Amino acid sequence: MIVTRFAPSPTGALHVGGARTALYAWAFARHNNGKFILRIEDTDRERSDMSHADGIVDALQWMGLNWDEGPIFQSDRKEIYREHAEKLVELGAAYRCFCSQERLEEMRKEQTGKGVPEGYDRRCRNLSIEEVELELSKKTPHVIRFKMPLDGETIFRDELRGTIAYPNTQQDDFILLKSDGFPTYHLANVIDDHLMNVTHVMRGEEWIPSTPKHVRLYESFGWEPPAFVHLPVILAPDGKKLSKRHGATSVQEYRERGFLPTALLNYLTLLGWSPGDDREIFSRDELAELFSLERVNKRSAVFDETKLRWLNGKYLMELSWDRFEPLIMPYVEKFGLKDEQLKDWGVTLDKNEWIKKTLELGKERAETVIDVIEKLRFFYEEEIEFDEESVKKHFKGDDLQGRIEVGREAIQAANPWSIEELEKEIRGRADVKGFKHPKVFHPMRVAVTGRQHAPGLFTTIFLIGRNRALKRVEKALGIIANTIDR
RNA sequence: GGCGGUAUCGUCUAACGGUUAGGACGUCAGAUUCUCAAUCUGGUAAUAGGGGUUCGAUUCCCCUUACCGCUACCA
Repeated sequence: MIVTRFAPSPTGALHVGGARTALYAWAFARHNNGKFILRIEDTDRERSDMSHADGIVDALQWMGLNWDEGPIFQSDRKEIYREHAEKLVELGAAYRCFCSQERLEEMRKEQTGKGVPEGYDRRCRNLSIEEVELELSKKTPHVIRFKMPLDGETIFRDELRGTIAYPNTQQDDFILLKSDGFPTYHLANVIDDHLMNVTHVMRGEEWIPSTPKHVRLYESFGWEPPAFVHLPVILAPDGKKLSKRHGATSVQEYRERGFLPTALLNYLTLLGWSPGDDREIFSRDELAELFSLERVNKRSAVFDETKLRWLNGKYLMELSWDRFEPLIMPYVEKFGLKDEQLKDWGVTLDKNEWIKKTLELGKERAETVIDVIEKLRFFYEEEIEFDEESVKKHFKGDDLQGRIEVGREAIQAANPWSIEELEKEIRGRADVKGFKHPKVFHPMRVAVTGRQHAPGLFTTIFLIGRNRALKRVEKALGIIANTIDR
């Protein structure tokens, strides 16, 4: 059975790069009817934070990446790692190192000064039994280091890149067990992947250089190493590693900014994998069905928010009201609308119905959930502000006041208050006065919404409500009169 | 510096030795339309450079260049 895992360390929010790694590991497991494990690698006591672990779990759930086992916390398994490290010492594959942090620092300083390659100088590698006993009896803090072969090379196969070889001289005697008794990534990762029967280690390509360490560890334990799949990283538009200064980097942030999990997941899917044909839109299940390692790219991809926005807009448009409502209502509630208020505005619809109608107009036009509200503020606010550019563009030309008055009269006359009546009245009155329709529509739109871009004029006026629409038109006429006086 | 990885339009990618190098986002025109959005049509734009191998290289090999990663008692 295929077994994959996602093994984040809880030192921050779930990064989109991590999310993609998780997505591919998930998809690979699902495609093969395998198992997907979530393991939290919290062996760094300094930097690990439970709230981050919660956030990561949350973000994965939000994206719908369900796991079959976990979350497993490595901090709960401390004893397992210690035992294994001790076993390697007994086997002669590892040794205790009593070098202090200070000595290591000094050593490193000397190495950089001389320009020689950095790395542990293996001083404790050949300590006699007596020397070890002595330090142990003095309770000198110590770590357990792995004995890397002093020559030769370590070769492994990466499923994406083929054979990769590293000279062993390149690897130093890395630490397995820290002096606080916690394992390093290398130790814990190898032990867990073996104990959990992980068949495919899928992780970021930054792990390529330490894979020889892991291969040697498997060998020392007498274990069969898993298949390694090193996924390329995700870059910012400037080609650098995606970081805070490039804007949003975490799944949580995209969620807060109004992106849909379906869209983010779809976008991340495309960032490094393709189905082979021209399809670009995938649901989670379709991805699980189609995903294969052969079609994963080796090249690091740039995260392009423009395309994500496009995808999000597409998903948003197709989102049913039932699913959209809970996402958008928190924003709507901030306006604290009251039934009487709507009545005062001249809105003839029931509040819930009215909200739904307005939001659906926005949903078709927006790219993110937050955009929806931004595009519709004039429906929810008592007063509007007139956008300068829009005013400049449309509050001009011959008989501007006359054209707007046509609109005002139509609003007053429409009976019953309906979209159809409004259209009939406005068009009819414009014809009588000999105004070309757009010459009336455009300034009217600015007058009632404050903007040059909005949903269809008649629908918009209808939803704004007769009273509020009239008030806005009066205000616009006032502004125009004022401008002309000057 | 050492070691390793990667290299097709601005971006994401397709083409598993033979294509007018395809698609998508973006962008630019145009159609439609009361604006926006949506939709449709058309245009724009790429094989990093140099050597091989081959009848033939985007594709295979080598070198150069560029970019990225690793070089912690971090993962």
